[in-house]
Amino acid sequence: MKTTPSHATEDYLKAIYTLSIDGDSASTNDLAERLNIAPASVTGMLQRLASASLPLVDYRKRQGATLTPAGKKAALRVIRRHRLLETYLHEFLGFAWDEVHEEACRMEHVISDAFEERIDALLGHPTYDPHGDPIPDLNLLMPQEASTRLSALRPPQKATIERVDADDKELLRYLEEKSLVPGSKLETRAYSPFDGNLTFKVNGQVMILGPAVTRHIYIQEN
Amino acid sequence: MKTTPSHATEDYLKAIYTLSIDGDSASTNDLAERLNIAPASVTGMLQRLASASLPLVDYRKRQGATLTPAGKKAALRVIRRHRLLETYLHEFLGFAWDEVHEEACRMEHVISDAFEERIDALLGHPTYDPHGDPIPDLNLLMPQEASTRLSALRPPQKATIERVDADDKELLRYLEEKSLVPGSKLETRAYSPFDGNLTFKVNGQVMILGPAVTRHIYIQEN
DNA sequence: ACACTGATTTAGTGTATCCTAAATAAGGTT
DNA sequence: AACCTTATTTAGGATACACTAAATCAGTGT
Ligand SMILES: [Mn+2]
Ligand SMILES: [Mn+2]
Ligand SMILES: [Mn+2]
Ligand SMILES: [Mn+2]
Repeated sequence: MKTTPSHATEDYLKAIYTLSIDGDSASTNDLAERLNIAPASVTGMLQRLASASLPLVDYRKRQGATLTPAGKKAALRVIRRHRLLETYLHEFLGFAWDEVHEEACRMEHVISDAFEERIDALLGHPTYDPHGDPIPDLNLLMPQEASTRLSALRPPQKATIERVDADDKELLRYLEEKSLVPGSKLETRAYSPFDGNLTFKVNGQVMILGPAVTRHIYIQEN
Repeated sequence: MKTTPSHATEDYLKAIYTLSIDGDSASTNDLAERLNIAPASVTGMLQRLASASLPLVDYRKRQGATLTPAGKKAALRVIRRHRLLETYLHEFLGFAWDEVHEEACRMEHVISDAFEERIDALLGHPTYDPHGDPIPDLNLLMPQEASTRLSALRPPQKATIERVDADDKELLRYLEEKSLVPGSKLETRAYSPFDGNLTFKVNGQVMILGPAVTRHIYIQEN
């Protein structure tokens, strides 16, 4: 009886997953914004998803949505495909790291298990995508995500960039140009209060950046 | 205002293209069978396609459908993507030639121009897909297709296999195992009337095969 | 208790595709 | 000319998603 979730459903699942990762449920409005869909439409979709024979979503009126175990599994499957695809597009097809998301977001709904396995093998079973987001393994076990933002770092702490969380392509290109990519090591030099500007050295370069930028960079202290 | 054709539309266009390649129009029933959709649904879809603001399909009641110039262009774009994908899946991802069709038929609707260009370049701008079907070039110019069937060959003619036309995966595997693939050279030895069995040598092997098989193999005499 | 605000849901629609059952048209047959 | 048979269209529905406008709810401050 198990029908494959539709493209739309899979995108909802991914969104609910990331928005409810902190424990509480994903709100209608947040989902609407994330998915670029009117809030009213989201309500309708959540109701439909929650009342399916084998519900993927747990929805309580005005409380938002969370994933059922089956929904979480389905979400992780899509996220795995998405991140593997991003990595593949980047490593094997020469897509820039600001270009991979859209392509992956379309392809993730149509590739077969065989395709997924092939690129996974070709890539050597990667653990992170180009943005540093962890890739769930075959058993859908999701590695821990870095959760400390560069904006929270204070001199004289040192850290390694683990992941970058940005949809904005301009921002992604900007960060890449400044070597603010996963793996780069940095040393903080100064912090200015009120504007939150952080002075730090990366790759031999010293730069001063505000929280509008540093907020999107997640690091591992070292 | 040009909206991208939907997945369904693209599949209709492909089907109409191949069914009307001989000059006359694609009938409702043939389309229904090809697309695995009820005839009544096909009628509805054709009516919709034909009455769009910029119609891709020319439809006359009870006469079947043909493509408008815009429709033909759109069809060729999809066919190009399909065949490039098949070739890519086969050459770079190790898919067998009986596995590539389904995957390509899903992916063809979602890949970007950039993706198409990348795999085209990586493959060295191939002219034929794994089944020997010609790949339209960037200007959507479709090379001539081989149109003589092996079943029409008579001893002592010699020929080279150009393309194989089969949906059946079993048949495809069978043909591959017998080296009946594009590029193979063969020499006819005998023909038996009534059952149409053809005796010929391929790859050092002599075999006798009936028209149920040889009908699907297209050759170039030499 | 009561009004204000922002979040969310309801109501009412629209589009794209598909389906089944019931006409109907076209062509050849008797 | 009336009759089959087969191809095709019409009628009537269903499902999945999305939208706008109009409620309604919840939390806050008064
Ligand atoms: Mn997606
Ligand atoms: Mn990513
Ligand atoms: Mn297709
Ligand atoms: Mn092919």
